[in-house]
Amino acid sequence: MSQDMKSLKSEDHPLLDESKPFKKLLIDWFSENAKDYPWRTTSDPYEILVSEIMLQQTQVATVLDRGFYRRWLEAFPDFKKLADAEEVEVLRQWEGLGYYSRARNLHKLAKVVVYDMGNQFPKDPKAIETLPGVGRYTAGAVASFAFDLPVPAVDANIARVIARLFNFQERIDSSSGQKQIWAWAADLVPSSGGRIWNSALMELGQTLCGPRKTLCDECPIAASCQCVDPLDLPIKKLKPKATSVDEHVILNVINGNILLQKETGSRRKGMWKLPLRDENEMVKDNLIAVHKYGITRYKVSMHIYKFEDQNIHENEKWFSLDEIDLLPIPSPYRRALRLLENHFNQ
DNA sequence: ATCCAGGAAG
DNA sequence: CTTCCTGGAT
Repeated sequence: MSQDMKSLKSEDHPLLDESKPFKKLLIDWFSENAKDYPWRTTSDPYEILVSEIMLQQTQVATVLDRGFYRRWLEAFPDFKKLADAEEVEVLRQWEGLGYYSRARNLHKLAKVVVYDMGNQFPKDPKAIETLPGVGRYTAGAVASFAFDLPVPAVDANIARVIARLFNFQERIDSSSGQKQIWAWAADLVPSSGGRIWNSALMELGQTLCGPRKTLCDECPIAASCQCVDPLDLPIKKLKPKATSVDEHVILNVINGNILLQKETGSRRKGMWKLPLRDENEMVKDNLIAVHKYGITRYKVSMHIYKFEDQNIHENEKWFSLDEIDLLPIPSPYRRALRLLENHFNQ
């Protein structure tokens, strides 16, 4: 039997043998230091699910300080209100958070819960995971936070904490690495109190056991931690370097109306942006600005040209300035529009 | 200016 | 294994 197979067995690991004092230390620390996030003071699966989807790939500060969570719950207080909302309004509420398929999937999910499940949100993590936009992590998070089930929910914080605790010297983003981390996470969850346990591990990763800063002196479970160089863990594949690309868009304003183009691809579908054009259609003298922004593995230089033309392409539409405020527009284009407002009246 | 962190789906 | 986005740290 290989070393890998052995470490998957919980009884073999010393950390798990003498797990009791270490678990209590972490839980006691958490009870003293827990932040009172709004999703921690509710057990409503809808409110918890919304927070988890928003927090996918997104910092707590963004979701809370910029009011996304509060505004969303005001606009869509429950599954039914969300299910019956217009997609354009759903995307508008999500604007600025990025990864807009999260919003479309959450919208879809609400329709499924309301109209296919009789407005009964499932409790079984496996059933939760079948919902659109919900993967293993989010399913575990909702099952443990809303229903207090003893299931693992490994987000990046918990993966980091576990990798360090067990001094895991393999990549955590390979399928075997994921398997090992999730197996340890499952071994660690106490049979009652899944909600507190997962919250505590997560909080530790957010506060004392960060990706680029560790406060091991203050860590309640430092004595049990197997890791030698915390900042070297977890090990992940390096990201490929960003490649530069140019895009050429037009500011086409006629009679105070501006032309915008709707995204039709499967991912940013439904978002509006400045119309794309071929570079060779553009006249250099009409270039009014170049904005740079990053998107996935690209560094984009957005070249904006003044371009008056009544002829429009497919999926393009004229909007008044007031209407623009109500449209879902990705952040780089929203920024560009704000900066270009003074060009609108010429 | 550049780098980095952060889940799900295709 | 790649694609989707953004804000904050460096």
